[in-house]
Amino acid sequence: MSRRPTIDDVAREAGVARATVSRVLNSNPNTSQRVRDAVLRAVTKLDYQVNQQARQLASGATRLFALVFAADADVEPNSYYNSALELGAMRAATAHGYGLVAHTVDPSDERHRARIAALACQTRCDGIILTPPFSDDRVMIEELSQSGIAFVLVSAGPPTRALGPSVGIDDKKAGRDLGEYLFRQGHRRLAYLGGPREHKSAALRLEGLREAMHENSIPNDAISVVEGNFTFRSGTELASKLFQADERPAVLVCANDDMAAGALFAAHRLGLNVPADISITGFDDTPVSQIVWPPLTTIHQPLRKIGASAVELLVKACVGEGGSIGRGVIEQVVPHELILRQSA
Amino acid sequence: MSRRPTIDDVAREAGVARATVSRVLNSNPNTSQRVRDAVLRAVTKLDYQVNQQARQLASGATRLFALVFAADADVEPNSYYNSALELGAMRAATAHGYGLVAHTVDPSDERHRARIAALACQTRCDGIILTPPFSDDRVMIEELSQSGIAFVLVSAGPPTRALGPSVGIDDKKAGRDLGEYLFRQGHRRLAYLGGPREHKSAALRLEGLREAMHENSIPNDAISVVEGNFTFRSGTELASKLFQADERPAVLVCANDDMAAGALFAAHRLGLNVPADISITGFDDTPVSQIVWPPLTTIHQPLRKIGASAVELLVKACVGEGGSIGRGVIEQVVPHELILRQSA
DNA sequence: TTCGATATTGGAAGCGCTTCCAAAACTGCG
DNA sequence: CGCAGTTTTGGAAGCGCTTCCAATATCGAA
Repeated sequence: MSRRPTIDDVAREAGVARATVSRVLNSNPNTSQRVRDAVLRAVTKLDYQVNQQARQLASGATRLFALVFAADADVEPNSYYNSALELGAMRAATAHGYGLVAHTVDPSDERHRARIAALACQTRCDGIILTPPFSDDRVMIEELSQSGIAFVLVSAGPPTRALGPSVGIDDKKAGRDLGEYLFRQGHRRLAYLGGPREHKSAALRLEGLREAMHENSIPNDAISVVEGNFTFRSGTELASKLFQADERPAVLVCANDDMAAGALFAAHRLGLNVPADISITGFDDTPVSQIVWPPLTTIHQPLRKIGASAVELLVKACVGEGGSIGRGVIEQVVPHELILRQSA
Repeated sequence: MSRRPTIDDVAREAGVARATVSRVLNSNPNTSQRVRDAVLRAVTKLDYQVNQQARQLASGATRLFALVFAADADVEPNSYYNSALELGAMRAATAHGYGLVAHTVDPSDERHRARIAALACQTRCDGIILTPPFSDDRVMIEELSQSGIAFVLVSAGPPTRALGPSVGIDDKKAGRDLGEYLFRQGHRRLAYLGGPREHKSAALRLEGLREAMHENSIPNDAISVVEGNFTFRSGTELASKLFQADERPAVLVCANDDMAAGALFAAHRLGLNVPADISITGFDDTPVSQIVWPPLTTIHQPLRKIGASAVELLVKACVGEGGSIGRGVIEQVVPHELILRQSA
């Protein structure tokens, strides 16, 4: 219960000035090897840990990043998608000596833009990671950009990708990969259960799917498109309708695993056999895709890695603030993978 | 991009001293209504927000809580169980003006106790929320207790509940409720897929189950017990074995939903019909239980509420530090609920 | 009206750190 | 050996807040 050692204790122990200790701890190049060793020895001996609060106060930097998720009201707990992203980001942040705070914002709330802008100031973070659909909100991103705060976009569409550093898979290519596989199986009629309109990456997947159709000389009207909201529930409801329509598609391609799980549920309820009567595919390869029966054929997104990359881009942006890197538009594309399981 | 207003700006605007503004902001009783109004007006006018870093540095309190989860290596992303707990805790923390940082610690790591102890110091939080299996670790909790840091236990067993404030359901009663329902259905032979040995609450559920057996005059050996680790995978593997044993049980009671989902998966793979050939029950009522087919009969735990309560107990412990409340052993029991679905 | 007790207020000293600036210690070269 | 140029170091001023202590205002009772 004794008081924690402060920088002054270390300075005394090492026989140098407080400023010198600070320099060593912040790896300032202007320090001699001799002093560096002495300080480090003192740090070890006293088991000294810098007080982040004090450091932040003095330096003005918070060493904190905010991760912004969409949460439509509080109906759903964090989906696995968010959890995985957060986990990856959290680890990377810790590794770089940053903290990460997750915030959920309701995109249907009128003031969601103000909310996010406030994050930048109120919580005083050094950077923001924006996930869909916020990463597709051109207006908001331009505002953020103006305000000078560092940010990174996750899974953003092309329009906003041009506005700042971003990480994500090649959604169009993923859609095409999936389509090609399905058409090779001989499927011809399909339905796409997509995301809300503002969600660009889901739309890109559809574009890819269409490209694959085109390449396989499948007519444009062989696909019907429905707009979901990424929840299990919307999957169940919309799929039910599709399955009971006059002409049932051979495959239902869903824009995420949760909706695919919902569709699967609907199929079971209607007594349809998957994949004999209908094939269903998911997207993301979250644990959900292996929990359901039959397990989902899906596209793997390296979500943990995406989260980690986002943090790393942010770190780079913060460090390179004075330099030339800060403003550059880095577009990092991580690889996806088609995962074949039993549902298609 | 202009500098944020500081407490001195507010003081100047309100025509009072800095200390007075501080008092008003911290609702110190020794302030006159007149001054209070003036300060509040100035705050609104300037859109002032206290700088938490500075406040923390000056007051010594971090206004931060740590939430400790178990994560066996990094095989699994956060389960829904953790997410729900975190969400509830996060909201409550925000509401009380606290921040919440989640930490994952690997319980199989030799040094996990040291890790958690370090959290208290390094991240300088005002309190720690311990989830299973850490909330059942008597030694560690006693150490924490010694060190004087505030903590709250989530879903702890009786031995450690006596050591400090805790929140959770009545696990034994939940087990009994479940058992009574199953026996009323006429089931007689069952298996229990529990948690690792150190996980007390899973053991309590089994105790409850046994009580129900006793009350229904079912012999003690009508139940076989297997030790899982709460993952989908362990559910699949252990259930496979059970299902292929000579005498298949009529019901498989699982200590959480993920394992039940795994068991369901195993049943499907073996061509068993659920619940005709075998009934399966879960525990927790996480979204998983509705995603699988058939949806799981399970016990609902109000996880968000538990998370929120944990934070509230911690707030109380921090505030009442000087008073008499701090050291009291509060044992908060929240209600559970038997959820009937198709799997049993 | 006056005085002591009490409720408010202001002043100032830090909390533990970073960073600017100037002082000190080197360096090499004429 | 001396000097300008370059590192390396120490001193000190804050960062924005809380909180102790002393000063002032307010009040009721003598």
